[in-house]
Amino acid sequence: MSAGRITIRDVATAAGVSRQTVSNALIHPERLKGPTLERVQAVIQELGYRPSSAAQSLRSQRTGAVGFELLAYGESNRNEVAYPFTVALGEMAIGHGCHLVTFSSAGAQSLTEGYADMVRAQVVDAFVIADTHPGDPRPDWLHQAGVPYAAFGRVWGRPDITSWADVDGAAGLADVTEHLLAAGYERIGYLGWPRGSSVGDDRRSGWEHTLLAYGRAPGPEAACEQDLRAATTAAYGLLDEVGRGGAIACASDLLAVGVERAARDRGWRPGTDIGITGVDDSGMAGMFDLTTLAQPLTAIADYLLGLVHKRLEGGPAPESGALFRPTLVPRASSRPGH
Amino acid sequence: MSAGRITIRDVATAAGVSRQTVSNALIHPERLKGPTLERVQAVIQELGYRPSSAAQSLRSQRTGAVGFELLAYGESNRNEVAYPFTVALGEMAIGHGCHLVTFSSAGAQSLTEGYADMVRAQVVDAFVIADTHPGDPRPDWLHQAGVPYAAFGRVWGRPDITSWADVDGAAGLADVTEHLLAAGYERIGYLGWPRGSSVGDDRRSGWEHTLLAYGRAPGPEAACEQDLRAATTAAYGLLDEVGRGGAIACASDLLAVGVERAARDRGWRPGTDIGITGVDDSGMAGMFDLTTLAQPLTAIADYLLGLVHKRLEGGPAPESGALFRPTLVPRASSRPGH
DNA sequence: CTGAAAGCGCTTACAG
DNA sequence: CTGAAAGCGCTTACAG
Repeated sequence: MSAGRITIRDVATAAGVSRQTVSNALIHPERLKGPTLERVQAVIQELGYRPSSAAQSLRSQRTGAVGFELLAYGESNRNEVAYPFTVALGEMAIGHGCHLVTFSSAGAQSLTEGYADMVRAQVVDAFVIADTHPGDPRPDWLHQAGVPYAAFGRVWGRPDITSWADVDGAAGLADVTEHLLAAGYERIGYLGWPRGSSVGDDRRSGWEHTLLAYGRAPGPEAACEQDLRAATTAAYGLLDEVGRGGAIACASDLLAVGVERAARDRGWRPGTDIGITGVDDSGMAGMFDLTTLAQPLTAIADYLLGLVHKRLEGGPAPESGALFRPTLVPRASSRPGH
Repeated sequence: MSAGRITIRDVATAAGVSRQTVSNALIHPERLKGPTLERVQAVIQELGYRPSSAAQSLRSQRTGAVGFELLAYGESNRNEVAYPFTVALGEMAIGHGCHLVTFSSAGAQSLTEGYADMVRAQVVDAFVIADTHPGDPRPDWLHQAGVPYAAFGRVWGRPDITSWADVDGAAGLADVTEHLLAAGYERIGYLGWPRGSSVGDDRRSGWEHTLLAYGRAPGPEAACEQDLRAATTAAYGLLDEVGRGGAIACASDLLAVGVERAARDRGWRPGTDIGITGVDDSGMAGMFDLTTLAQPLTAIADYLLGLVHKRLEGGPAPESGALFRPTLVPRASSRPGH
């Protein structure tokens, strides 16, 4: 516990071997004979030795760190996914033997300046980026700079770039729709965003196709912005159309809260009189007891970190991007007769 | 842009000086004569040179990195503050010339294992910790291990430890109460948490003392858990007591949403018929157009980073912990006749 | 399977 | 005010 760092030299002396044998025990254990390995490992354990990451980085020209830009959102529903994803990245990093260096580009001249800085100062080997969007300059920049990276979110407009993972919104909404069908709700409507948003269109298609697959005409639907007032207003009309005993699948938890409000206003109880579902498993969904779809953030973080790790080892890019199915979180708002 | 890292050697050659002169230009610019300094700086700029942080760390035995543990919350209202705080830390880190290494202790044997690991591997010089609570083992451990740190949140039960910053909840609620008074609401009630939580008691005192200071008897109050249903139920009674034209200051945004619901249920319009305020400026407050108190996260992050930096330089501990006043964010829910 | 050499890119003393 | 030396703690070749 007292200071005076323990170095590889101390371990070597204590174990009666040379320094590189200790190094080998750590990095290439297969190069040592069983007994030697065990002895060295025992000493490492006993002394609580941990190689200095600075020395390792300098020598190996690898930092073992992955950079992740923290985006400053105005929209809070983003925070609700951003934080858990950051935590997931931190949790998975341990298993991949790397550290997470988070940074902000606020105040930077360009959107990629922060990235360039970390690369030049060699503080990270690679990046995970989130919230890719059409026109995002980061994938191109990283690609050209030859810096390994993986993205949470499709890399728009670049079908040649496959190092990404995303949530399968269509599959998620298919699960939601089947769940609502199985629960016995009659008409199943949809409240989404205006057409043209890829994420929104993707989610909506899951609802539509499932209904079609079950021989139902896709019920009533409405679209509004991601705003509580707008959602509440839109919900009034939809509620009339689906009627009591029906359900409304929403593109987001916020929209679902709007539907819940509108239902309450007319005295309909969520679950009992009207089924309501959201997407994201944000805090609001829990507070309002709303059925929702949880994003598989841990699996995605793990996959992404595995991807950059492979690229670092010189492995090939994956054949295609990866889609992860969200998990249905059933709550009272989709429980009939609750 | 092409590879082949630029080292201090390249800069030295190009500038016609020795390597340590380049180093001095970066670290001790006052040691160089004006013209030499300018020439070296010009070359650094031109070549885009950035010292390798690995080499710097190894030599100086300083990583220039600050560790920050990402706590995995179940409670989502925590996420809403945790993420912006993490972002604030990232933003402020630039100005302090350090990097933020975020990590998770999930799956660790003990609550301090993650910290011990990062210290032994020398990946960080210091830590910022958040969410300190009575019985928290981290301050003690860090203290004993001699690792500099600063806490967001008081260090409970250790008046001798002063490296912390916290939000001044009492001052915040005093501002809220004055705001409500100035807006002309008659009776000003309070919806808080059961007594005994230091944060809750602190906030409540701001409301009580302000009312007293204005010669008003502290109005009706109620307490409930941090739960929407409980808040809504508690709000019904409070609403009766304060009456139309009154206001209810709440200990959190969630409780405020409960009040808003209860008010809506009886047809009272927030702002017009009843004043409502929350605390935290979470996403919900924005969605429900609720007046709230924004935490001064950027100022706190900056202060905390400054603190660890000073400790690293061997400076003294501050005289006492620092309290930061939150900022009132006025919205429709406290605007009479809105 | 194990060990002596060289060096990653800096900075911290110390001479000049 | 500037420069030649030494070394931070490792790992990567390469001998033995």
